[in-house]
Amino acid sequence: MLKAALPLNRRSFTQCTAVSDVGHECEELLSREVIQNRLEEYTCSKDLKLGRHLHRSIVSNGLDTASDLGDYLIRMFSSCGSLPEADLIFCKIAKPSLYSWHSIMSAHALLGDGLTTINLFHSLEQQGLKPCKFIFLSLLTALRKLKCLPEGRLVHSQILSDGLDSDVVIGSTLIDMYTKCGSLDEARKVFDVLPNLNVVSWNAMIAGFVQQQDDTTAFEFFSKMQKSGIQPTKFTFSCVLNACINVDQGMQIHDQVMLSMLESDVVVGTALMNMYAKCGCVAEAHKAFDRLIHPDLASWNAIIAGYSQRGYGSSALELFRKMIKQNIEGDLITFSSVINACASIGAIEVGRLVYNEIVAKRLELDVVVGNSLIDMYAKSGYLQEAHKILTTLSSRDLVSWNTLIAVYAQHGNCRLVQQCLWDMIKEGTKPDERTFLSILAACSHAGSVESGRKYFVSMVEDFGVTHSADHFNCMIDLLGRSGHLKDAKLFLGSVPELPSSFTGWTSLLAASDKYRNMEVGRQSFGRLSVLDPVCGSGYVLMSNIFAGAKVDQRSFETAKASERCWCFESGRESL
DNA sequence: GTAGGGTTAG
Repeated sequence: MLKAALPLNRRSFTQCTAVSDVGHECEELLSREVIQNRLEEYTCSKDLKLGRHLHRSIVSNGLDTASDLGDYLIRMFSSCGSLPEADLIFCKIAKPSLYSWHSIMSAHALLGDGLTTINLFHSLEQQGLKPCKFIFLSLLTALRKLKCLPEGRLVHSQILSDGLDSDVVIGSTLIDMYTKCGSLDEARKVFDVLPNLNVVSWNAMIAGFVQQQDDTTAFEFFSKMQKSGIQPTKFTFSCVLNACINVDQGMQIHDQVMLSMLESDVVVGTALMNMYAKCGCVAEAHKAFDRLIHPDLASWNAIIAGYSQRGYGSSALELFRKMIKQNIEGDLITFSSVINACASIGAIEVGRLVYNEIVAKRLELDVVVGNSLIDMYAKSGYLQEAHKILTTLSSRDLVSWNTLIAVYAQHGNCRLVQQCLWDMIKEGTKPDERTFLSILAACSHAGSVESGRKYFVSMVEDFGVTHSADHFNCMIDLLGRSGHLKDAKLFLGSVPELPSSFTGWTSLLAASDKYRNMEVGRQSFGRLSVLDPVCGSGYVLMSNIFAGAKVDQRSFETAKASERCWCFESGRESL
């Protein structure tokens, strides 16, 4: 924990001070005001080199122990991203003012993990200092980062007892803290009693609803805000664009963005790209990207991901090459999308190059990039390499296991599927509906009827995973393929009437063809004809069954007509 | 004080 430094001897500098005039060739006398102005300048320009130079001069003149210059130095180092140097300054300040405490707490809340901010708050109180509004703001920022809801509530009660709760900045920060900690109800309570709402309070609330995927309420608040006479800002737009559920809604927001002249703002523009890509309008997303004057890494990542996710792997790689040509370095987010694109188009060599780049840059492989690599290797048939990635990952998750299990299932390797299932359970990862879909598919491909039945029961009883229509269809496929046609039909009877039961009846018809079972075949064909009267594959399969039974085309036509009558008569009967 | 970018099936 940081401690305030003991009082040090320091020169008085009430008037003029000899300090090297950084950025200028000669050394001259600089007033305290000029030093402060220079430090502010470097804070804004984030010029660490010039800032350090000026700091050395301040130290050599023994001025770094004064609270006022120290505050400027802390802010400068914090703005330049150097937390250790900001810490050193704070430790050297003889008598830190509340403003000094705020500066260092804020630096830790923004750059650090937030824990030091909390520790600093306790030190401040232990020294008998009364926290002001700004101290609380830094503290709330740290608690938001750490998602410490109970501590956040304690700070809220302290704010209430200090009578600071009606302050709109404190109120907005409390709303933000509560939403980020997942308590939308408490955020709403703060919002409802704030005497003066401003656009930040509304934005914090809207962002909370978007984060909780309550798009309807997010739009309701967006509308209420405008009705109350408050104009949306770039923050508002970047939030609500995330809540758009269709392109019409997205285009309406886009119109408002244009009217507000915010189309070329890098964050709003990226949110627009993301919205269009999500709605399937990749060309529009690309137009939004082209409108950005200075796209940053997040913008590049959004457009690459947009193409990659919509199945345009080649375009995604093309943009990635363009980005490299412009000397923009990718990060793990870029790499995960690029690897995903490689997997979709089978560009395994490009994927390998990207992986080598990650290793060369000594970036620690995170779970998302790891999962993309597992998927790429698995899809390209390099199962051992896929497995190796999984074992080398420092943290694996459900997606890692599901990706590998799915590919083993596709290859019908029940032994490895089962091994993975045990390993994931041993690690404490609970299998989900996708895991069991792969497991049942593996059993189906391997013809392991009894294992399939066992897993079908176990998934609900032992793991609490609910059966979906896909699981039923998988069982029907498994039973049908192995000749258990009656059991397959029983399963079909228990499938809720979902469009996907079409898949089940097709599986059963295919199984009837395989096992030359005219009776079940006719029933399946009848049911399929009700679900889709022009189903081509149904006619082909039924035709095969008749052909196998040496029934000529004429008999088939007759049978087809009789099936239709039968369907109308018994369509609602349970088969 | 508030905002944008990444991974699993068929």
